[in-house]
Amino acid sequence: MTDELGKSIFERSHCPIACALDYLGDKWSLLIIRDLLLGKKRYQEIMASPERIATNILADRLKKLEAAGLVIQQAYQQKPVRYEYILTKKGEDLRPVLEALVKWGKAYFPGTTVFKSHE
Amino acid sequence: MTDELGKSIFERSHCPIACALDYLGDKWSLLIIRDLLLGKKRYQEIMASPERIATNILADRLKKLEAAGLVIQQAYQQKPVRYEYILTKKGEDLRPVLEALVKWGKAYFPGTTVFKSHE
DNA sequence: AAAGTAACTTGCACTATACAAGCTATTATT
DNA sequence: AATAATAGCTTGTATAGTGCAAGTTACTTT
Repeated sequence: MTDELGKSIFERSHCPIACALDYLGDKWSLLIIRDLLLGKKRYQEIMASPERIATNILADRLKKLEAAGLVIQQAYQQKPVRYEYILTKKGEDLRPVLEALVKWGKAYFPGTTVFKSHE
Repeated sequence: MTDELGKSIFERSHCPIACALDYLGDKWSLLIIRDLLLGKKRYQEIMASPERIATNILADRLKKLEAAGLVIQQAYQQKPVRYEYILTKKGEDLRPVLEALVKWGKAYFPGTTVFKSHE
């Protein structure tokens, strides 16, 4: 099975977990998805999260998440053009994964709390 | 809040997802957990998985997972001493996270399948 | 005695991440 | 009119993580 560019979409194996981790297996991607699920939309809103993501990493991850079809860019103004980042259904559908992670994290890191959705 | 060595257990923030990703946010840790959940126990069994993890990475991750309290080593023979790796409850409790990831992966990478539990 | 096996470790090249600074186009302030 | 501020980046450099190959130790099997 190949994508439109002819390269296999099964980068490491035919396991759904391995394929998912090819896109999400790092310290930042799922935190960005978390922010977007919580209602954040703009670059500076994500930058303001307490984990202090470096700006080059955020720009890189947004590009990769867009290429992976989890996120789309939407201009909210021209002159100068500025973008909001919106989850696609594919991205939204990660909500149960994040919820399971939250449950586990709260059980084993007592004292942690999820931020409230901000709108 | 600090652990027994006095360093904060909240490495990046007080978010349960961020804390979880400090331990699991890479391309390999969750795949090792997957193997152990499927019933694999020994170094070579994990090495035999189709993703072809490099041996130095596997050794490193098993050490880190043990340090994080997700896995324990158990000798299954002496002379020479050989170990099996067993999930703790903390590790077992990641099952719902993996199940959610499998569901997502199967939906968006059609053609993927999870390996059967091998015992 | 030689080869094989399990569980690693070591060395080196390559890639990813972190931190700091700089850039571009525009709006707001003095 | 000049200066500062803001959003959304890019670039450069240093450190950390990953991948591949080979080597090590302590046995067991042929």
